[in-house]
Amino acid sequence: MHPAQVEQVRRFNRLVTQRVGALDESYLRRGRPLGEARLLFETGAKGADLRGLRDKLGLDSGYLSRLLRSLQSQGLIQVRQQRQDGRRRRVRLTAKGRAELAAYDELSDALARSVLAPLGQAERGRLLAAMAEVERLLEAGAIEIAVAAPASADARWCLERYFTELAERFETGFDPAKSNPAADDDLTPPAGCFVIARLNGRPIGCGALKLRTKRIGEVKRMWTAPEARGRGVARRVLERLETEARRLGLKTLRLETNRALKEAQALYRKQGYKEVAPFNDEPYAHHWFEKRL
Amino acid sequence: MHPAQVEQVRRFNRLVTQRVGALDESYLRRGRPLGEARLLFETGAKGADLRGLRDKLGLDSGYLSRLLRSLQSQGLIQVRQQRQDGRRRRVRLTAKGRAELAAYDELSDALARSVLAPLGQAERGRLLAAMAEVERLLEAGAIEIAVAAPASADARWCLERYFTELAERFETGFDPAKSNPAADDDLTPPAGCFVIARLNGRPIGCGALKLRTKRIGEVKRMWTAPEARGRGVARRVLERLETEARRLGLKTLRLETNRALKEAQALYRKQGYKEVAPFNDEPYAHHWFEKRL
DNA sequence: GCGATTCTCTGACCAAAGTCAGAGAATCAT
DNA sequence: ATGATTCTCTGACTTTGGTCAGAGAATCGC
Repeated sequence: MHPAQVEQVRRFNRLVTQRVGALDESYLRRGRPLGEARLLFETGAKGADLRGLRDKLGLDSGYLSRLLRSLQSQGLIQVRQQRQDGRRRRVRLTAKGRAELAAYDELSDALARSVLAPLGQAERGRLLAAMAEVERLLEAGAIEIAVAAPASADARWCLERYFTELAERFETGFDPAKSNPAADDDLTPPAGCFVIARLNGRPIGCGALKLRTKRIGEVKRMWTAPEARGRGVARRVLERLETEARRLGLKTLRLETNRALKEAQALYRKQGYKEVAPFNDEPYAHHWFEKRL
Repeated sequence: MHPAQVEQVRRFNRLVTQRVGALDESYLRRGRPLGEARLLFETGAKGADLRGLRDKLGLDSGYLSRLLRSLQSQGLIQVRQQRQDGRRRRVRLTAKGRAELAAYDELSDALARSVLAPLGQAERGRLLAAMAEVERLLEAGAIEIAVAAPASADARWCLERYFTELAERFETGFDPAKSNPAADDDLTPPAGCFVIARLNGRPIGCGALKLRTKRIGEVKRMWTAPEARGRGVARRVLERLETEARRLGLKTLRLETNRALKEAQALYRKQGYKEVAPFNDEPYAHHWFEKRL
């Protein structure tokens, strides 16, 4: 990683903690200790149960208890036993509490507006676009790639969306029955494997590996959810499949793809796959690729 | 301001305080109270005097004194009287203190690298570009526009760079002596005014207003430092000049510009200036504009 | 030289944030 | 039914961060 790149990230961190963080701490508390303000905010209009609040804010139970007592004595919240489980308790905002929350919301809005205020229309658009981009790419850090059973609910969900998308994008439509099959068993160790990418626990992409011989494997079912594209999900899934392939002792990976899937082809080429002559009769394929591991 | 824009800024603030801010607070302190860590960091390899530290970190003198005592007892710093002024004191890092500072530096680097690690080359480039853009545009909030004397050091500095740039960009070069003059007196109230844009106290742009008659003014000397472009500096300078013009009772503003200055022309048009027939014989001008206030 | 000012230090406070060890009530597992 | 577990509360305690009022030394303005 280039030092100048690291320096840019550090500069960004510095600026942003100064400009955003500092304001957050001083402006956004309305004369209340930060702990209470955060608690009020996290409780929200819908209320919450204590257990959830403790986990989310990482508070000691004793500390939370005292914070709640304080907010209660200010008339902002009510704490009540839950019906189903008498040990648990729920917090709910009173009318006064909701008014207070609305005030926080308004402050937060004002803060956001103050960022946009000195800018002209064009610059605002650029700032917002850049913020969205930073957001998307920072989120990539929270993406996890994991091996999963192809019969699991998450895998099914991915495959369903994958097939739906193929049907929409292929000129000829797509019928899984006519395509070369890849049964669950073929995608389960030791015959192969299935990999899922998750963002905050929700599946956003997948990929699979199927052994053809002891030395040759096939990559299949590569898919990224449209809302998660542009974050390198597919690349990371593919890299993970290659790692698994090496672990299984494979020497060569093959894959085929449809001409409608331009991004996929670009990815394969960038990752070192070379186009080769057709090695199977997959009816939906137009391009065949191969990579020596 | 559109609610969706405000929401985007708020989402960004939330994400960034979580991902950057939280790490900053927990990772980056090496088991030391935040106050001590900040102090160590601010002291830096070169050392600093107490007065400066208090101003920069906004600390109470008693509090600072105690923090220093603590760092001193850990063997990280030395505090010594200054020669010139016996009241003042300087802090310097010991060898151990410098090692500690280097460790902080390394941590900070590691943090930055962890942001880039999950990304591929192309995405890294996009993230860094977006970060730089956010940085530039957030900085716009710190830009201040102020009226100043055209003879002041800051004004002279701007004008010098302005003339140098004109000489480079005009096909014919530029000689101030051949251009229509605007003496200091003409740009000083009540005959006109001179406006400077500053970022963190350093001049980054300027503009001037010169009265032609009681109702007609001329905008002159519009310039933005190259390193500060794309943040709406010129627009804000121009808006300020228009405000001053209205205060002086002017009804019409005029300006002329050279064909090499494309961005300037785009700005004038966007701010409501209409191209008109030449109203003077400025030898370097190709376009003449006018706006009714 | 002298009073005003500047700079740092000390001691006495304070609030916020957080930790720890029980205790009491409710629920779960068997 | 009962012992283990879960959830919350209470009281005692600590650390961090910070304020305030003075005191003492050095320097400045004249």
